[in-house]
Amino acid sequence: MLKFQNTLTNQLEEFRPITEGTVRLYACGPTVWNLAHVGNFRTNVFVDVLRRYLKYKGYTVQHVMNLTDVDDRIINQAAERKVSIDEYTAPYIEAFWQDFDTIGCERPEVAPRATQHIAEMVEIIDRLLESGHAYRSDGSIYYRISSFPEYGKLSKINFAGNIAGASERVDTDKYEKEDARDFALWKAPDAEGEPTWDSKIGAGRPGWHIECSAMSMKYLGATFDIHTGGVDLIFPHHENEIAQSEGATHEPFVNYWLHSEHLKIDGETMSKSKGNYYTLRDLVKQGHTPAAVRYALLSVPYRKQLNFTIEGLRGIEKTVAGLQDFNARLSEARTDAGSNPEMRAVAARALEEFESGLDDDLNTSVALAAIHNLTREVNTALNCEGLRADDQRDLLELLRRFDSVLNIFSAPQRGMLDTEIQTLIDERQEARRRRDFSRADEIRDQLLTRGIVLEDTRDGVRWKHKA
RNA sequence: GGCGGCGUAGCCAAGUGGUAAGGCAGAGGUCUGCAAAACCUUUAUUCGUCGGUUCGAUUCCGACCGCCGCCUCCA
Repeated sequence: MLKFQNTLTNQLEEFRPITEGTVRLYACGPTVWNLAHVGNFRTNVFVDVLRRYLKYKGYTVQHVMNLTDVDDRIINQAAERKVSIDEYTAPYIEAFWQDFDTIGCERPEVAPRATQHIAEMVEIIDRLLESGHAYRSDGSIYYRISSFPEYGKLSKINFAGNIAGASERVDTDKYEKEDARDFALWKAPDAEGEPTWDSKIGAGRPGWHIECSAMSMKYLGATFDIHTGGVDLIFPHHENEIAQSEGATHEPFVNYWLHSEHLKIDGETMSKSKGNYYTLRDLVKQGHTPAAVRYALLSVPYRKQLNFTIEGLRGIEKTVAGLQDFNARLSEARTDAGSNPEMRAVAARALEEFESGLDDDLNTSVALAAIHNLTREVNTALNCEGLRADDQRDLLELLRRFDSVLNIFSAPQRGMLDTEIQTLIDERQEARRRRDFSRADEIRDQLLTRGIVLEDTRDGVRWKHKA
């Protein structure tokens, strides 16, 4: 039974979708003004494991992830370079999807962009104006928080006592608002040359929060099942989404709010100024495999802070290589017909632990431990020929099922020409038959310098790239 | 000032009212022509500190120490 820790209630709740068999999922995506960093990909990998596990459980998943392409930074950068928003964001969008694929995430069913949903945003703002949840001031439109008593229910923010210590940061806004807490739904055009959209509510551009209300409800309906994002988005972004959406529809917006915790880098917050800011591309350039980065990001449950270190990543590189080797070893093993009841029990236990781990609010640590325990026991069986053909088939199928969720077993592409390697391996085997070990070692060393590691097994020689 | 999270072996870490998953690193061993891989054994009498509740706490409660985050656009 799948359970989630819901941010809204702070309770572990059994998951029940609105429509049986279908899950409607909205994920807050990136602002496309920059290369996404590993922290961003922690959230992406978390959502990927979530959507894959929902599919594993038999649900049809309708997954929407927005790309924020209206933002002060984007507008300023585009203006500075004298290009349109689309021209400015296109390379970042392209890079984002490349990275998204690289780290093994399945693309969402719909990836809407803010600039293409202005009309939907205007529609909601118009309704909020009519119902008194919004008001005009100086050509801008603001959300009237006093009109929504439930404001704060997600972030549990308490306005009564919290402004004092942060007062110097509050309300430097140049516009007139009724209340310092109110936030912009629609911003009046200010500097000349800034992009504006004409609409029935006037000329201007949308505030940040309205896009997610508009796009999520357009594709998923007024009420949908799951909304995800990083913890930093709880306030104000998601709080404001609730106010906007529920204010406009008078229906509950989201049933389950799931937020992933941030990363630490070497025990510290990641930031550009500290210089501990990695993009996925940085890490791949340094020689780390995307599978290892993915493993690192999902190795700790999503609601826990995760300390990301290069040294740790090196260790994980070996862990992942071990899993991939195991996968290869299992598929290549020669087995006799029949089955071994002990292996069946081992497989059943691994499946049980894997699922009960993930059912418990996606505890990926437990799921991984189940896989490690399985590989150890199966490796033992392979060492002493305790594995039969039926077990082999069933275990390979089990690994495929596990990997349909975690996606860490598939080995990277092999670079060097296989035939070239195979020729050298054959020559070395011939030398070994002649007991010409110096020649055999020479070939092994030669391959090693080219990054190829050999393993002599009972069934022949296996090779792989050096980790 | 308000809200929240964390502190478990050398490192990364899961977890639970009943006596500590998993990974990396280390040591010894089996196997091997030698390796590699795999496997076995070993590495926390103990879970930040001090109290309390309990037959029993790492797990619940309180205090304290240390670290981290959010409080207007940062995943």
